[in-house]
Amino acid sequence: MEKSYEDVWNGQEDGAHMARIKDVAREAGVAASTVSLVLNQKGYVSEATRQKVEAAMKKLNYIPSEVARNLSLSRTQTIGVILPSLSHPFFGELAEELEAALYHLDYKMMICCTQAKENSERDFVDMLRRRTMDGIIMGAHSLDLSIYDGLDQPIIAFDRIINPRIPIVHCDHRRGGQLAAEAFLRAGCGRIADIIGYQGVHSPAHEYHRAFRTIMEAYGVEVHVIELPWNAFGYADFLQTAERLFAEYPAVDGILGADMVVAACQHSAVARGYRIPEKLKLIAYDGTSFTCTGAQPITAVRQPIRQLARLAAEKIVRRVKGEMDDLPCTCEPELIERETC
Amino acid sequence: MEKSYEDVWNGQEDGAHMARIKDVAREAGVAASTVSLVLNQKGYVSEATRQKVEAAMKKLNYIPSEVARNLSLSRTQTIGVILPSLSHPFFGELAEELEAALYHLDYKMMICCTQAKENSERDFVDMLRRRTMDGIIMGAHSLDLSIYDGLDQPIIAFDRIINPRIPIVHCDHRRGGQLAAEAFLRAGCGRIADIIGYQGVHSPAHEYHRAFRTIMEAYGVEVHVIELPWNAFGYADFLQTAERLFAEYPAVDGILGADMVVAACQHSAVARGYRIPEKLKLIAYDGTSFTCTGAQPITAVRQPIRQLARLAAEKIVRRVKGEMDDLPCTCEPELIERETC
DNA sequence: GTGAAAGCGCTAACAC
DNA sequence: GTGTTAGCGCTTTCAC
Repeated sequence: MEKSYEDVWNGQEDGAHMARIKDVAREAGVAASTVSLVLNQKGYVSEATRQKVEAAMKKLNYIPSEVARNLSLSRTQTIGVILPSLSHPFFGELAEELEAALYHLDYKMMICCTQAKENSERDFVDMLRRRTMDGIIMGAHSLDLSIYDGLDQPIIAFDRIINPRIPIVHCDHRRGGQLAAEAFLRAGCGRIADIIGYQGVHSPAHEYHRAFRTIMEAYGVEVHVIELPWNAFGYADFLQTAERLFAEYPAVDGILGADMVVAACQHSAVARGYRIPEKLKLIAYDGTSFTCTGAQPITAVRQPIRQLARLAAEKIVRRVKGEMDDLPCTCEPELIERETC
Repeated sequence: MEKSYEDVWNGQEDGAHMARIKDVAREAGVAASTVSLVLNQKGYVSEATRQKVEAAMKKLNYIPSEVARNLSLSRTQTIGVILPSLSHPFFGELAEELEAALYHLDYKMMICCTQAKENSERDFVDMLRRRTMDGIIMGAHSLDLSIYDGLDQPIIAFDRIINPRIPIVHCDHRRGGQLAAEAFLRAGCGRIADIIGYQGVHSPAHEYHRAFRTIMEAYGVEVHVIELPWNAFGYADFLQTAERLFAEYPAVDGILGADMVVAACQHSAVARGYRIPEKLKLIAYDGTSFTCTGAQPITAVRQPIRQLARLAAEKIVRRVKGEMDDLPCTCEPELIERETC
């Protein structure tokens, strides 16, 4: 359809200005405020005028401007989401679930990926100050948290510690560490490598390693710790780490770490002739689709991404609306037994 | 920092209203329009007044409202992006690159995932009508394209045929098909399975299969075609397809298809005892990170996602600005030889 | 029930 | 150079 009959009939050519609320009002022979009422289904409007207004709206092909409405209501119905990347499966899944959750709450999602873009996070937080969005869900791995100081707008952190005023939505990582520990213990592992994220990033996620090690050490199991560099998300980085691990610690019989590192270790291990799960057990933490997609699906502690996303969305929206937020901050992880432990 | 010294000093408590442009004007003893000028670095403002204005802005902790500015300029500086999902690696990577490209063009990205959300696409396109965003990049697998009829706002399609008025950014798929064909031919394959997407979705991507088959048939190679159901993106769906493939066509010695299906075939094949690449060759089309992350990295025809994203971003922005768009519509794919062919 | 008018916070002509 | 004025397109009190 090139151009609708009505558009042409009404002179809605490309250049012609779009109908505004006052055009509709004039056409229907009423005041703009009345049109607003029927538009928003508020107040009382007689059936007769409603009909007239609706006819006028249809005739002029009227579509209200969201921007004007937002200015008037001083809000935008959009939530900003700050994540390190989208290509990483964890953040991809998370972003998808956040978008869905926000959509159902009648909010739009604006995305900012911080990785590989200098200053983008600062710019984005500035947009919050400029009231381009109503609130932020922050889940990036920033080292400089000062940009969040003195912010009055609603903000919640996803698995990150930003400052004491900002609530954190996260999975019960202590329980996650416990699940992993119990699984390795059941499997009889005695020499474990624990691959941890960069410790300069403040995240509740570090807890699962702590909980894990506490338990393992209580059972007299040796745990060798390896720290990843900051913002290492590339598979190549992980392969290097894997190589380093096997070189330093060839007697390892169990590995715990995030999905992709563990997958890289699986790859390296097979190449070096380790038999999995007979001689080497693997548990991936996070449990994104990534772990069930290879030749040998990886046993994982799964973070309940959907629930976490819903919780975060619900929480930020409540805060934006000024409603009471008595929602919990955590969700429970789950052990998914597959072929590597 | 709980609250900045200045905030407190200026009474910028939570309840206190934020400074507006006229507050700054009053404080500086000038007109609002002058403040606007220094804000936007436009026109000529004497050094003295500039200083006064800047001091006033700092003192009142003034942050301009983006919404008011947008209403005034009737634009939003945001582009909507419609994709089936974000958890799929192709779309995750694409979204990430789009966001980066738009960021550098000074635009924000609003995301809509259509999969698993009835009507969300219609709602989203409606937002374009409501001028919530300035333009759209559409890359979803919709069957009902009528919602794009009669749209006057800028829109460009990503690897999708929507209607004749909407330009399409896509990879040169014919060339992609040719690259795959040549690789299989060099490897001496004679019985190929070609796994194609659902044909009800109109996409230039179908071209690579056509080009591929044309060449293969010219060389007398048998090609067995398998069609995927609509919106099959889950790995489980792909595993089923793989099983079906080997059951129906056990003599296969080469498989072509999108990344995840081919990965699923790899998995199935290994389980069934096919030796790759000796007895069975695999080529994945798309070449996302997914293909280089398993135990045996998959040879792939890679779509240049970053370039495609930059092109799409640049194109939509030019259209939004009313600039001439003489940019090309296509990018070249590349064969990445790895371990499966 | 409906309309007039003020306001949301900024930009842009056009005077001076 | 700077101020005045009139929008941008909607919502919302408050009379009538």
